[in-house]
Amino acid sequence: MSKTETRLSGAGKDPDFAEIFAALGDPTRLAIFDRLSDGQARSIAVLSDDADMTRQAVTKHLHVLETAGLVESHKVGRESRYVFCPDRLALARAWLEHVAGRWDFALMRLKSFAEDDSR
Amino acid sequence: MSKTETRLSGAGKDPDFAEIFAALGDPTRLAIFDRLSDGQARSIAVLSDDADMTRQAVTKHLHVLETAGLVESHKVGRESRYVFCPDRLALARAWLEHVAGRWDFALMRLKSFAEDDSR
DNA sequence: TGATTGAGCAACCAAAAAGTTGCATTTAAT
DNA sequence: ATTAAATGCAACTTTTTGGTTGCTCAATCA
Repeated sequence: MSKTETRLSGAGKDPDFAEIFAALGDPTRLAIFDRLSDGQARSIAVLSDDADMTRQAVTKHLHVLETAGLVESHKVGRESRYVFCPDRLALARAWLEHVAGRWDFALMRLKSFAEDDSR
Repeated sequence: MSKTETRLSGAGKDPDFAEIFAALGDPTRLAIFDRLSDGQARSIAVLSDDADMTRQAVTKHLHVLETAGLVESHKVGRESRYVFCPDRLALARAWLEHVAGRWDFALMRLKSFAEDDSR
């Protein structure tokens, strides 16, 4: 396989789509993920500012996002910064595209069948 | 607004993306949804055949998918058939594209800044 | 008619998730 | 040296979730 590991087999576990969607399936996490999508790294304290819950709760959400591979963290000084991570997101997108594509194909076949029928 | 209600405001609640992703965030539901993406309507009994759980459990999963707007059900005879529903899926896709697009934009800006810097 | 099949409903159960509090630890600022 | 800020960790509580069993009801089929 090429050096740029398109398939995530190199990441250890096979792409667990359900885990990715589950990580996005919470309003708080979705908001955090959306906020991080501008590429800026942010500390837990900053990310906890506008959330109406404890810093520890936000920390847990960040852990969920991180184990799902949607964000990454690195410590700088005394604070740990979280950054957007696009790889798994691309996987999720690909899966949705695949499903939507299958639906479109089915619809197309149905349509051509109907035309066939009316001929 | 046009007759073909592109925005889901007509569906009552505003598009709850977290709910959509949460519905997809379970392997069983993901498998069911994937299976239904061929456009074929299937009864609960049929969908329960290859699942290693009770029919009632599958029913619950179908309810979750339905309240998220990912599938629709209609009764025919004594059985209720579930069909794929592409609208919310399109919403989810759009959201992911939006986030990915923002990331790409940020990356691009960062790159041009770096080029600027080395000049 | 009588048996069977597909499904709905309610109660119940165990495990996971979401969130909290309290305390310890490390890093930075004064 | 002290203090304050940012976080990590563990225990605990409350909801939610995923799943089960038992019973009932409606629609077929023999």
